[in-house]
Amino acid sequence: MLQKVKQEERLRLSSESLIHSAKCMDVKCQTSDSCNETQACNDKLQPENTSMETAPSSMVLNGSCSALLRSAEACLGPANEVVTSMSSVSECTSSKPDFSILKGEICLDNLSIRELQEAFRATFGRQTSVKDKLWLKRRITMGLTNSCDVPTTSFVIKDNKVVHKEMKEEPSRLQLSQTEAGSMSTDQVTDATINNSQTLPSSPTDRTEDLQVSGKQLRKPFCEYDEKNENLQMEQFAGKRVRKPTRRYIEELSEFETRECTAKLLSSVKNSGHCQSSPKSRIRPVRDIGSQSISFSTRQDSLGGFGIQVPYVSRVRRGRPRKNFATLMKYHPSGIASNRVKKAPRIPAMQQNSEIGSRVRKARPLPMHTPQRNFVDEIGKRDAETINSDEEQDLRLEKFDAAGDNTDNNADTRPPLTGGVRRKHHRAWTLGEVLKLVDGVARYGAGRWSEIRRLAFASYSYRTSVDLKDKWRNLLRASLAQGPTDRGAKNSRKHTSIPIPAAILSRVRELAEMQSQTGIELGPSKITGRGGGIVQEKGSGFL
DNA sequence: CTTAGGG
DNA sequence: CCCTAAG
Repeated sequence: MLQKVKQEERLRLSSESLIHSAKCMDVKCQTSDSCNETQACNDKLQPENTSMETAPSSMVLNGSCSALLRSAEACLGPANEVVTSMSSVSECTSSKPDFSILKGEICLDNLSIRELQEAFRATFGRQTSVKDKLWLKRRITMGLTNSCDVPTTSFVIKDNKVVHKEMKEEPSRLQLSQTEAGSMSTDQVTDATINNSQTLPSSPTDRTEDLQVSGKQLRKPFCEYDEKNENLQMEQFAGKRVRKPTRRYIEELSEFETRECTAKLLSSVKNSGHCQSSPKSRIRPVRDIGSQSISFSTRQDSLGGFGIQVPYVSRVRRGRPRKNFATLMKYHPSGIASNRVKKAPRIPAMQQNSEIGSRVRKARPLPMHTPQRNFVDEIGKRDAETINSDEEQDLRLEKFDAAGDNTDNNADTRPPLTGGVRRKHHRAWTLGEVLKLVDGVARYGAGRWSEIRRLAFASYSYRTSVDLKDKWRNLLRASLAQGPTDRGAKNSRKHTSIPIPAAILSRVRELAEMQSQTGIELGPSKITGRGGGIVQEKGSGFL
């Protein structure tokens, strides 16, 4: 299984350029009416793309609405052959024999295994001996659509997207999506595509309707539909959480325009700053303001935009809005910044610091021509001081704790206080902390990080639950890596950090095993005595 | 806000 | 550590 996956991954990578080129052109075509850009893009891609790439180009280039629809119809036929598109486009010498099968729209359903294999080879430039029809179909589709979201049911590849067969029966919808695509910008298009292929299969009513329609009109009724449907559902529910492509991923698909945004971002940021004095923001804790105001800023940006159609998504700040926002507030004397600093006891101060750090980090790549730069520096200094005192407090605490807890070398983990390109304090985990963490996991079970944090890490104001989780993951990794064989008490690498005693690692491993194996699930409320007692497990169903 | 996971 | 989708 694993092998398979890996192989798939490799294949996917190998076809990267192909996909990319296709996508690029696809996008361009949809965004702009003029094909100049498309052509340019195409030209640019030509050198690096030789044989295989020709097909997708044709697919895209012939992407007029009607053509697509027509070819869509054609696919309904019993044809065991794939429909070759209208091929009104022959500029690209797209007559590679292998790819006749991949042109225009593709109905993999009707292909024999051999044909699928051929298609596979055409797509990935590799031979395959896989006989699994479904696998082939999905692989090819994934390759062509650059998406892992390929349903197990019937689908059709059109224009580099996965389209449900049934959907073709619904011209209105198709057209709608087409027109939308026309007016949408890159990110949105991508997004829509993804959603399309994702939400569609999971919507039962939709599918049923479609089925009815297609049942009448398709020559070959879907006898196996029920099975397929079940499979699909199985697929949906199987595994862990399913994540759709992150926003970042989507953003990265459209690297262009980022530049243009930069300047605007800065200016828009100012605007958002002015909204700060709203009563709400005063009352509410800083954290909450963030999300609101960020949407503010982006929206303002789009309203006051300079006419450059920048996709909404790509404008959204990458980081947590809160941080950015809080940081920005400081640029405005009228802001709450000063208040907050005063009021804030200790923890908030730290948060602030971290915010600074991250802000600096994020902002760095941006051109800082604006007068804001000065502010940045000032703030940087001021905060450096804050950090300093703050860290000393924590350090003391830490030492104390660690000392009481066990032998702890507790190297001064503070990085040199250089002008803060630093993000959150990087605090190396002390042995004491690790112990506490392990302990907490033993008590409350892995996964209940917030609880562990509250109860076992009460004295550490830093170390969020996420931190705990991360650390646990690392510990686990380490313990596993060190190997079940007990050797290697010293760790293999001459790490700069504290070598984690094998004892702890083995304990981690133990815990991990217990947690993953035993199905014991106790009431979430009670805390049983730890140590020799029964250890609470998290629901094993997760793993 | 919490968790889980990928980066 | 960070980031962010799912809950």
